[in-house]
Amino acid sequence: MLEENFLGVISYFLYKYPMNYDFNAIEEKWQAYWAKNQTFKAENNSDKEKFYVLDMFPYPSGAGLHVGHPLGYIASDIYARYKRHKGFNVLHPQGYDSFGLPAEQYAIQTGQHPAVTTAENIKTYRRQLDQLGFSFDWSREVRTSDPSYYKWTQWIFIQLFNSWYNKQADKAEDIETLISVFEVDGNLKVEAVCDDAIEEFTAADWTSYSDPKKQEVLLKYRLTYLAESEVNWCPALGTVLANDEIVNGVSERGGHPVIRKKMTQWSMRISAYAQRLLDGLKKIDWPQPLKDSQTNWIGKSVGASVSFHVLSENKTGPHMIDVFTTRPDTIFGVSFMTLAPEHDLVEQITTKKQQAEVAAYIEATAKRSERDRMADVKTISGAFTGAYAEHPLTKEPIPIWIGDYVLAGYGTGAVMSVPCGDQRDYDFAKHFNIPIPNIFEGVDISEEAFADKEKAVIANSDFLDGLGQKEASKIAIQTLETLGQGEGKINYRLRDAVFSRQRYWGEPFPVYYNADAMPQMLDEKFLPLELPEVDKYLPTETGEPPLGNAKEWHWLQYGDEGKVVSEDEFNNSSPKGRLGGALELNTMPGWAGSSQYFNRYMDPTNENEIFSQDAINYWQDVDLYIGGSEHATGHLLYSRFWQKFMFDKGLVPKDEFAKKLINQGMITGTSAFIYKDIDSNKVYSKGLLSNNNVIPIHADVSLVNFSDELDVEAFKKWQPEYKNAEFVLEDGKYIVGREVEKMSKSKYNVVNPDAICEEYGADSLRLYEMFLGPLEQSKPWNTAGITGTHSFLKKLWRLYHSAAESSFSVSEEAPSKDALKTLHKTIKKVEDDIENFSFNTSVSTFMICVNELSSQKCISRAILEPLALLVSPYAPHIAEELWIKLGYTESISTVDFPKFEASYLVESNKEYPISFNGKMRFKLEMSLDLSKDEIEATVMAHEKTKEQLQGRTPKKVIIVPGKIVNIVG
RNA sequence: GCUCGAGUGGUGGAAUUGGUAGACACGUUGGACUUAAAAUCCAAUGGACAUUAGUCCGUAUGGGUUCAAGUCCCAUCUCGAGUACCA
Repeated sequence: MLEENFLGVISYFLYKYPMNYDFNAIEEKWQAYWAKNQTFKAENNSDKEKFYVLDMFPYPSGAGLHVGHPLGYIASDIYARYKRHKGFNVLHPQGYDSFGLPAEQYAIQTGQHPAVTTAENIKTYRRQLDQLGFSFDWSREVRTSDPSYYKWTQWIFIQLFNSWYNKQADKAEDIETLISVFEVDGNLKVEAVCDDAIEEFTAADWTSYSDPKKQEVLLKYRLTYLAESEVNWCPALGTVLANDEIVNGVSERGGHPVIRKKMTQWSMRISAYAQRLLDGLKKIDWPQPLKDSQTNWIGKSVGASVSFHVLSENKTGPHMIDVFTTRPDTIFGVSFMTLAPEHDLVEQITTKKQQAEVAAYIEATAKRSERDRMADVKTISGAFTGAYAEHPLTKEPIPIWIGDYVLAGYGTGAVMSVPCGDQRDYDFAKHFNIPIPNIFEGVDISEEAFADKEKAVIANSDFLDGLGQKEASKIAIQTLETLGQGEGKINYRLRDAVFSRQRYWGEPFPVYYNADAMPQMLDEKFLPLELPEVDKYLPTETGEPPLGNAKEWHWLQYGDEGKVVSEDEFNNSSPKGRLGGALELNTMPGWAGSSQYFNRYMDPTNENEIFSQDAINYWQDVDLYIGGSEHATGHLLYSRFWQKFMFDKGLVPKDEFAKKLINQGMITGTSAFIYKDIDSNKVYSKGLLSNNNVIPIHADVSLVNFSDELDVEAFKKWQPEYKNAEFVLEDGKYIVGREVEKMSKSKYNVVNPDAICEEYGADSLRLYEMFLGPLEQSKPWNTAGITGTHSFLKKLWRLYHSAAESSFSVSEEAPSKDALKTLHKTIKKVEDDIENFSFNTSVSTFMICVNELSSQKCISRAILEPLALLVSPYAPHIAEELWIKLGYTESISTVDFPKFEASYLVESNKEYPISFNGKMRFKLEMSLDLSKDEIEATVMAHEKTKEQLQGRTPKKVIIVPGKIVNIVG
């Protein structure tokens, strides 16, 4: 009985909806097919030309993907699929940036090992990515938290440690070459990017040095080095905080006080590459705003360094203050000097009388975080040291102040203050009643400083009088050089990058400390050094990083045998021939694992090398990289740095890793609001707000239909506190307010791709995300619109199916002229659009094409076959299904893209718009063969023209053949 | 403050070198089919006046160049992103 009824329903549906577009079944079928056949596996050997399309790999967060995340992946997938149709061997990999803070914080709260949560999250991500039909080569997947991967992150760290930057060769070189120079010449002739404070030594000195001393010296040259650097330290949390983790001087989480503290940290000498990082920007096709922000970040400024003698008892004393200035031309305007409160000399030069005041000031500024100092620009503060410096040219004494407007971390941490030419110096001078000499011709400085370089004419400056800024700077530098008190200098804002984090869930450093407390690299054959197990993921009671909790975290090695042991075991082992010691307790920062992953994809399972030379020489570099702009000065700068280092070492053939980069825009959410009356229990519909005092309250977007109507009952169920509220309706409906906001759980505007795939299919979602607008632009999500691309796919499906015969049906007959025209118009447009990354317009082109072919009743194979190919990069599942129905047995994915034939588009007539004074009034069809004169004659003879002119004689007739006619007069 | 980007119907957006503004969709309204709903199909849809033709206004605002400006130039306003005592 039941069965009979069921069959009845089925046959009714088959009758009513022949060969329905069953997207769920089709998509499932093809996703399984691609996985089983490894359709998108890329080979490292191929006669085809290579093309590398890369997405920024995701951090697998617990929340999974929302509809905003796949935008870039869809675009890159379309491009990758298109390139396969164009005959390229395409590398399109995906992986996970799986070290990171959220998993660690979750571990601190729950005790759950981060590796466990990470694995779970990756599973969710993989399922969500698969259901969208991406053509990733999953055989190349990488995970940064996987020891087989971070083995190579550690390996690169060791390479950096074993390198120094030779300025003469302008590249990184092996540290051994430096040692051999030291053995012959000492460091007198060495031009290296290294620590500023380096003592000079001869070859004889070098050979006399003890081993720890040698290592200490070398550490100042290495590309990754241990150094004291100032950090934001939170004693309560026992960790270093980044600037953006501090709000109003206290930690963002917990509200604990934060102090600035010097700590020994690993740093990366990225400053060595500052100029090359700037130069490289010229040869890569990256978005201009992104290049601008990298340029800005590197912050090159050209000027001079000037040395001032500190006076002691009116004579030049032993101390020198070096400053950097971009305005050496204003040297005669110096009326005081300002040091950062942290400057090394402050303590030594401060006079007895001023000691108390200076100490109090230093203490006060130390309490403020750097962020606070920067935020509070208006308050002027400082203290006089009591000391004076000698002006290098006038030999006049100039007072030395300290002030927190001078940053310890930029330049030399000291400035020569020229109050007439710099507003900050001016404000400081005014505040402390320091004289403001004017050294500019014809400029009033009674109210503010004069900082215009272009217009400056120097005066009151001895031999610089009457000169402009450029000329005066040149001469000032020359003069200072002859005195040995200055030289031309280029300064960069870019600072070396701190590479240590007091975290658990990151790459361990392959480093142990020997008995001399000098850092030693593990031999490469012992890599990877795996993360130890710990009981808890918090810092230790003594304030050490979480790895301090590990029971076994000492390195013990005899000859070729090495292992990680407990401290006790290490101490009880025989010292004879023993290497090892305590292992490094810090871990690497988030960007370590992402700085070379694009190269590792080329040869991801290689256990002997980071990648084979065959692989890198074939794939070379990334042809197209798509990802968010938030990585502009982080990942994208560090990756370029490591790539240049790898290039110097001869490991990669290109010194820029990505030729072209596109930043996809963010998809924002469209939040929904109900309006609750402040005084009563009433909730008003959007149209009824005018006279009521209401507050907007977020409603979950899933409770609102396409017409902004709220399902009131569902809402009451969702928020029971509104069970008894009175919803005041308009026209029987409750209409919500809408506002565009960032997609976020707390705003109840998150849309999940799973539900959309279920209801409309992945192909509909892919098309819709592209259809929303230009890839690089940020745009609001509105689920309502997806019915548009979904019904397009249904129309497309129907083109290949006959309603009458209930089946797939295409005709072998020759296509009509119109159909050919429609097809080739579409081929041209879609091809141009993909090449220009204008994916939104190709979706509308598909719609126009299908609308036209439908009204032409076109069922010709010669049209429908190429059409399936055109659609394939965008909606791959339906394209595969249609392809099989067209009689093929293999995947559509590498079939040649249809070829555009211009001859089908040639027209004989054109419908000319006829304008009068620039305004289009009517249209007139004319042959394209007509000459200008013939066109004019035809138009002027037309009765509508006469009607428009009403007897006037036109002054001028503009005719652009094939385009437009404009009659003036 | 500085740097960069953007302002077009009710909504997302289109307009490739200055040449028919609003393609393609969503939404809305009306209609067909249906017991009903869904789905599908048809028509209308920038504003105002007129509704037969048509006229005027209209791409943030105000100017300018041009036969012709969303597009080029100048000024202003608004929004977004990045960045900031950088000497």
